[in-house]
This record gives sequence, structure tokens and C-alpha cells, in this order.
Amino acid sequence: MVIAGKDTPRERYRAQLRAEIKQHAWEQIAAAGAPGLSLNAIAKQMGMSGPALYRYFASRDELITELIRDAYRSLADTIRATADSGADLAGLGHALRAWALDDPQRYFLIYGTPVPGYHAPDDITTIASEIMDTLLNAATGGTPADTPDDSHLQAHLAEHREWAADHPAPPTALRHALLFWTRLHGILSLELAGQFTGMGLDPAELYTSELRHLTR
Amino acid sequence: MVIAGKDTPRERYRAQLRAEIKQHAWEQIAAAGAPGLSLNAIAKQMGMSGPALYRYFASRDELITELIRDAYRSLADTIRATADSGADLAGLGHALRAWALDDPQRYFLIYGTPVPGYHAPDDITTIASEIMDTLLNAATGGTPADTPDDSHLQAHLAEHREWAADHPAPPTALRHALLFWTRLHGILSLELAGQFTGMGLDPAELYTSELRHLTR
DNA sequence: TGTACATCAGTGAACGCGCGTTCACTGATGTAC
DNA sequence: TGTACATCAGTGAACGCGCGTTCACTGATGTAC
Repeated sequence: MVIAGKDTPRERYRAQLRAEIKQHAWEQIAAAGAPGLSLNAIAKQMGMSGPALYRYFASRDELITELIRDAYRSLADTIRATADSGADLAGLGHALRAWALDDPQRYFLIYGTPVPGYHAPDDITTIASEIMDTLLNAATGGTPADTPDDSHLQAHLAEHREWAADHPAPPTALRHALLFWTRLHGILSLELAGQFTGMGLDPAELYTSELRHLTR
Repeated sequence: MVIAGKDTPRERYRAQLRAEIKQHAWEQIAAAGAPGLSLNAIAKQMGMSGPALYRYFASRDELITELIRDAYRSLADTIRATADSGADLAGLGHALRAWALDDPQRYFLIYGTPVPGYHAPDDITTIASEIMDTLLNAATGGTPADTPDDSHLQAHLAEHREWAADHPAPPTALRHALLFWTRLHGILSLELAGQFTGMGLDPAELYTSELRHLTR
């Protein structure tokens, strides 16, 4: 069921202005992080008065939630499109890294430090599991990972697979998808946070090495 | 060279009050995240007026920097003490996890979303490399990791080892220490951020599995 | 041991600021007859 | 095609709030003779 979205000029204008607001919001987040996001500052940047934005977003919280949703949507679409174009897990790994580097603060909005007390709406959780779904597909189809047999973990996953409830992936694939996620996130998040700065090594080497290891 | 620290009653009182302020700061960070930290709120919580705190910290920024320093110090000491007590990399991994779970926001203060523009003072970088040093010791001494030979990455590390300049670890150990760091951080940070919530699996199983894999 | 002075902790008032959000209102744009 | 009315975008003033930080001051604590 799609919400009407009558295509009147006014509706189109509304949609465009909402998009414009979000774009300025992203710029502000890139410059000062998510906590520094301010409706008034966005309005000023757009040459409008502060209260005007309340025609488009009910509150600051609603705007942020929407940004989080868009970030998840963008990542899910990117990963999905890459998979649909025939890429294997290695391809997904490279797509993930490119997506993250494209806008680090967007990555952190999803996977960064959580704000105590904030809880994402259900539809966002749905998008998150869509991402896992794509990973599971790739992990199931591809060659099995170079992994020592880890029967203990696989037994655990075989019995704790709510997150993959409607996916036929075998335990080895569950495990493979999880390692793909956690290992790449480990390197990516440290890189984006600048933790490798000054160490002299190239994070990309580390990343592709792990990716090779995961998809050999 | 140690800064005097004359042990007068006044000095002891000062030190104790600084500690008390920091403790309230940590509670506030645990409750609302680091961006929500407020000097006035801490003062109120302690039954003092806001300006009083300026006797103990020159500014909010100085307080936060000090908290970051303490977090690094605490982690470095924990890891070092664990290593000194004879633990191998597996032991360090468990110590790391326990330390992180003990206060997630403290972990995120070190490894979480960076604030664009903030740059840590040099002495903090020094503590960070002290941690890497302990890892390198353990990685050098222990059994070599179960790793496929990755000559490409090892060649890169052999020539980009500023971060381990004054450590005699061979490339295999450099690689081992890095993987230890990035893989465990990947799982830990996702766990602390609540990304496994609702998935039904136990992050501890994933963590110990990776740790086993790294220290077999 | 007592007095005179310096040091320092903490207060209260104040400044300037930006925040999110509400409200009554104006003016333009679209809709119905 | 033109008029009457409803809808909606945006404004400016205002509210209440909390923030970091400064400043002049009071009162207690320590130090020197």
C-alpha cells in the first residue's frame, strides 16, 4: 500500500524542499557530526526563518530519524544492486567500502556510537535485515570461506538464527556472512575514525587482505 | 620528570574533587553520551554552582580530553597488566572484552564516532601506541596465527611499519596484531552499539570463536 | 601560641548565545462554481 | 473566464531553556613571623 503522493505541483515542491533540507543536514553532519545538527542552522543556510522548517519536519528528531532511514536505504540499495549485477561477496565488500568512504558520517550514523536511549523505528530494522539478507544470499551461493571448522559456533548459529529465520542458508553460510560483516566493519570503522592515521600503513591493504581471506 | 604534586591537604582535596567531577562526568556520559556532557549539569549534581568547576578544569574541552586520556590509560593498563600476568593473546582478548563491556561509552570515547575537527593531544597518541606495543609483544611471543600466507599484505607491512618502528616484531606478528585488533573491534563495537540485539545470537560466541581462530 | 597576611574554594550575578518549538499573522497559490 | 473561498508556505515575535564562561566578591584555610 503506497501513500497517495498525489503529483500536484505543490506536492512536488514539498518533496523537493524536504530533499533540500536533508541535503543541508548532511552537509552539517559532515562538518560537525550528528549531535551538532540544528534546524535553525539549516534554515539560516537556506535563507529561511527557523520555524519554516516545521512545515516539512515535525521535529529535529523526525529529521534525524529520516536521515538514518535514508542512510540504511542507500546502503541496502547499493549492496542489493551490486549483488544483482552478478557480484560475489568480494564485490559486495568493495561496494561496502566505497559506500562508506563516500560519506563517513553517514556510515557512522548507522554503525557508530549509539545515543543511549534512542531506539530506531521498526521499518528501519526491516531495512537492516534486508542488508543481511543480501549478504546471506551471497554467502550461500559463493564458494565456502577459508575457515577452520568451528563446530561450536556453527552449532550455536544453527540454533540461534532468528535473524535469518526466512532464509535457507546453512550454518556455514550464516557464519560466513557474520564474519564478513564484523571483520570488514572492524577495519572500516577504525579507518573512518582515523585510527590508522599516523601508523604509516594503508588501510586498503588490510581491507582487501581480509576480503581475500573471506572469499578465497 | 614528575610534576611536583606537593602532598599538602589542599592538594589532596583538589585531586579528590577533580576525581569526583570526573566520576560524575562518566555517569553523565553513560546516561546520555559524550556530546551531552555539561559542566553546569555536573555542578548541579554535586550541589555546587557552575563556575566552581572552573577551579578544577579550565574548560569543558579540557575535561573531555582528560576523560579520553583516562580511558586510554585505563585500557593500556588493563592490557599491560594482563600481559604481565603471563596471559597470551587469548587472555588479552578476553580482558579487552571485559573492559569494554564494563563501560561501553568509555570504549566509544576511544574507538567510537569521531568528532570532525577534534584532534587528540600527543600524549594520548603515545598511550595508544603503548597498547599496540603490548599487542605486538604478545603476537611475537605466541604461536603464529592460523593464517593463510598473505605475502602481499606482509610485504606491505614490512615496508610500512612506522607504528611499530621500535619493535622487533616480524611481519607475521605485525599482521597478527592488526587482525587481532580489527577483528575483535569489529565484533565488540557492533555488540556495544546493540547491532546484534534482536538477532537472537550471542555475540560472546562470535567473539570467542574469532579469538580461538586468532590464537589457535 | 597568637597575630597578620596571603592563598584559595566557592558563590551569585551577569553576558551572550543558540537551541527547539508555538503562535498569530500575511501573502501567494490552488480549487470550485 | 472570472470571482469567492480554502489551502498552504513562510515570517517575525516570543517563550523557556541550558549552555560555556567572566567577574567581583565572601569566607574559610593555610603560612610566616
